Amino acid sequence: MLFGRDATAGIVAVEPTGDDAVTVYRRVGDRIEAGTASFEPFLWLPEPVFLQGFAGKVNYTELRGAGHYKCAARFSSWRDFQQARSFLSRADFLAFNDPGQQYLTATGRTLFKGMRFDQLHRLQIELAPDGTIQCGDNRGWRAEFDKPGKFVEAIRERDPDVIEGHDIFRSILPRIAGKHALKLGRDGSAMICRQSRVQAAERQVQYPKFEIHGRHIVDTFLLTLFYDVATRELESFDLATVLEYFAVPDVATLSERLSPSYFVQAQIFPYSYQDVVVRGTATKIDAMLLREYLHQQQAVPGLGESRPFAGGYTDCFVEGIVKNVWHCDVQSLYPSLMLAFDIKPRGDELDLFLPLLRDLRQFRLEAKRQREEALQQTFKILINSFYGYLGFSQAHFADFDAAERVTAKGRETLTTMLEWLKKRGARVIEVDTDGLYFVPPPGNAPAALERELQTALPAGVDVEIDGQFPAMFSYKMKNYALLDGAGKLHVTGSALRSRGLEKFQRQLVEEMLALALRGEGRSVPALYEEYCQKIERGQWPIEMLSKTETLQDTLESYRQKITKSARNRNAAYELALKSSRAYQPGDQVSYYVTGDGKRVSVYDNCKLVADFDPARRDENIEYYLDKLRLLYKKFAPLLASGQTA
DNA sequence: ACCTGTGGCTGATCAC
DNA sequence: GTGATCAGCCAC
Repeated sequence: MLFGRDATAGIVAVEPTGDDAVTVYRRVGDRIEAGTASFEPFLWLPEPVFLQGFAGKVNYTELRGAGHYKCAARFSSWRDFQQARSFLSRADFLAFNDPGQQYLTATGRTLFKGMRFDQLHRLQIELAPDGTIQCGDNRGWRAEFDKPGKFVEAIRERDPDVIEGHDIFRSILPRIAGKHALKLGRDGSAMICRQSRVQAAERQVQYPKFEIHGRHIVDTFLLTLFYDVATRELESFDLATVLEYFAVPDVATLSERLSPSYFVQAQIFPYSYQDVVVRGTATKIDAMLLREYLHQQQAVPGLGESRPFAGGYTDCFVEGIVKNVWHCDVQSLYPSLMLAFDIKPRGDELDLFLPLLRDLRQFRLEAKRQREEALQQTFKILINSFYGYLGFSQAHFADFDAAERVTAKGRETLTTMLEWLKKRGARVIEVDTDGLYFVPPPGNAPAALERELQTALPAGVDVEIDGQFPAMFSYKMKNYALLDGAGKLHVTGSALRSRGLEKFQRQLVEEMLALALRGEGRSVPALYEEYCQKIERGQWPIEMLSKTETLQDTLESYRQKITKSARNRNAAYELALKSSRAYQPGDQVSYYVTGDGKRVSVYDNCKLVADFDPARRDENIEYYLDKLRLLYKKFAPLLASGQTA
């Protein structure tokens, strides 16, 4: 079920051809074989009667069970399918827009079966500052072009499965293509383009989605964005910064680092490789479940009413510096609770959800044992997405009551742990969702404490004491710093290490924390003095003072909201509006504050970092000094040695 | 046409 | 000066 229901190997692309067929491209060694297969587009309906009066030919399959969509309707051409959709108009039905996804869903086929990642033919494009197109592929070929014409010829000649580049959608392809229709398709067709959007946590990025018949386009900028959701370590997403961060020489190796998990996902889900990258995990799980329900001819539930529900338990009991801190957590809390307490979606009549989750855990252990990193990582992502899926309003098997039961059990588990540790004489510092930090009671060995705490918890909910720290600075919920046994400092939380803070603030916080946790808190005032002087004397590079913000809204929507007083003015948007560049959601704006006096309104006293002139510095020294003062006032009292509030 | 969830902290702005 | 609100970022 996980990998579909058809073992056909080596499919690298599926594309609609004509009105009633698809071309299936298969890789056989170095060659590509193109075969035509007939294709019947389909959609789901509550009852066949919904299409009564529709002129085209329809084949109905009745689906078993109580689910809302009790009927699959198949059509003999894409045109009929489209007409059926117009016929149905606002009526209640469920359909995939993409013919490729329909074909993969209906046949149970997926891409790349039996292939290794290195067997994909991947070609990278970079654009030199002078506009030269630099290409290379994983077969050892390299070339440069100064015009699109020769470039197109070369791509067709090389015939790659995948075209990769950093910011290839927003930057490279628009610049190469200009107004030309580049005929890059495996069938000689032109590349097409439409506006699209991706979401990476709170960040939305608009991009022109290019599509090439028979090939996939993969953007390492987007891969980096998705990677950063978990780590949040990247300073910016431009190629130079990203290559340095991953310590790789070029886009090809960057892609080798970030792509393999998506390659595995393309073997699992009924999506093209290109789409598997940009779709969210819950959407992909939904597509997988729908595929299996169709295969077993089982009716599918409709979308339910969404509602808010309570999440994890978070608390903070101690502020300040604490010595000798242990961390204890429940491994895979939510998946464990779903399995231990049989929490599953109500509509899942085939009972796929929990057995699949159970298998995935087993598969992951096996993949780990075999050191199959991409596989292991993919299973981990999937396992962790099952809970989120329950609360996803667009999921057909969503169940908010079930999601609520999971989090309620989670809160209960953490409360049990908290009470147990307190009773045992531990001093609990902070709790967040699946784990807690505490000062152990005297004379306890971690292994023994872990074993005893385990006895207070239900079977299948496994605790682990997975960290011991000489010192911790606890600030507020989700905000703390740890000094580990090797002397390394770990800073967590937006109040302490947000990229929304100017670099001088982040750096001072980090340096103060390092001093305080290493028992050198008395040097903190001198450090502060040093920072004051550097600002007063204009000695920082402007990058230390500037702020970088990501535009979430379009400029148009920002302008409208301002007109309607629906939001406040903001420096980054004001600068973007003034600039000649066409800023889009997802773009970053770096700026610094100018003017006189500490209480200037930032949105009309700001300049782009790009417009800063080091020979005529104009940063607002009073403003930055005041920020520094407030930061010091906020943290210094909490960092005084011996402070354990 | 696109979309995994909730909880929490902070800075900037604005009304009072 | 204070509190409310919004947006942005982060933890899990």
